[in-house]
Amino acid sequence: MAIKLSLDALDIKILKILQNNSQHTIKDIAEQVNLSLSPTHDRIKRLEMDGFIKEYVGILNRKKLNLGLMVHCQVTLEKQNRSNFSEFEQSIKEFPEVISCHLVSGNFDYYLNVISEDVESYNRFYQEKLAVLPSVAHISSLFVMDEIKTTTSLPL
Amino acid sequence: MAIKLSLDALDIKILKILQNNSQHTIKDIAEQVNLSLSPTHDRIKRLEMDGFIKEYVGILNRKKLNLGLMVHCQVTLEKQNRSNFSEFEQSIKEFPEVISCHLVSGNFDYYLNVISEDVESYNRFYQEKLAVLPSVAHISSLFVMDEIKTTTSLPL
DNA sequence: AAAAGCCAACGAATTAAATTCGCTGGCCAT
DNA sequence: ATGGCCAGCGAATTTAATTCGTTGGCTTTT
Repeated sequence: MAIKLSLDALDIKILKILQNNSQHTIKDIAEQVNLSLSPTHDRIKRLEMDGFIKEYVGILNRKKLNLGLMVHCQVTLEKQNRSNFSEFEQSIKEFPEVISCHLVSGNFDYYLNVISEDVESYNRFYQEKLAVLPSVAHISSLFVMDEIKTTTSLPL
Repeated sequence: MAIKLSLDALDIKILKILQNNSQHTIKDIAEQVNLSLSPTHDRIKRLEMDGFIKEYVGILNRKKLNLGLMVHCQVTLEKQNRSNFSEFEQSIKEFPEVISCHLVSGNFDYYLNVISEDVESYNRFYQEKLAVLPSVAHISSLFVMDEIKTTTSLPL
């Protein structure tokens, strides 16, 4: 199965379907894209193999799971040397509380999204795990008061 | 099937598995939690019905799909009245480019995550869709230079 | 322009997984 | 102690995924 360089309209349609609900049967999808089962199946497998689809996951309801607090952290590192950065990034990757971390342009270095049960639990994470990282110079925490929109669907 | 109020250790184990990879077969999961097929199946269905699992989705590779740019937007609204807020939120929900939007504490009101092909495409979104919303007073854009970590898995 | 080769789609057959259902044993409450 | 309830179980059934050999159209080559 060779890597296909460009996706056609049907591939995009399939990706749109799967990124919104990966539980559709191939039969369902086949009907929606007007193909029969086997080419639809082949296309999906190819999209997976070629890495257009990274993974399939279940999205959990954090509020029902007692994870009611989301905090944004703006982190500034000591600027002296670059090795600080990879050391920091390595630690972040290992913290399950951090669900996203981006290196950004602007007045600070990293933007994190942190999930916690409540303020105390967040404070524990902050004091014991984040603030103690050797390269961290400054952290601002912004508390999420309302989650207006959250999606994993890309604009295709 | 009645709603179960508290989850036991096996339920949590199942959720952990499914939030990382929803393509495991029930047989797989049953083995990992040391149950047979049917109670495992029942538990999964119950977790879905009770809303602990919100949905199953495919996660796409945005870079391979020519969506190489992510931007964080800090948005401040005119503070005069509250109706601005729901008007703004309604518009945001309809923009596919915005993959997340949070009302936050701090110096501004909303924090957005926006996905675009490139800087020009982002600028078009900014000029034509975001900046023109009537209630918007100020927007700062921070460009994501590196995506260190992105996960949909909650810390269970 | 004709022939050859290639690719995507197809349908039927097979394999694998999900789902259903009636049964059993342990536990809690009366 | 006993009755009822709940969770787990295994077998049977249904549904879906996967495989594979075939076909037809398109492009490339001579």
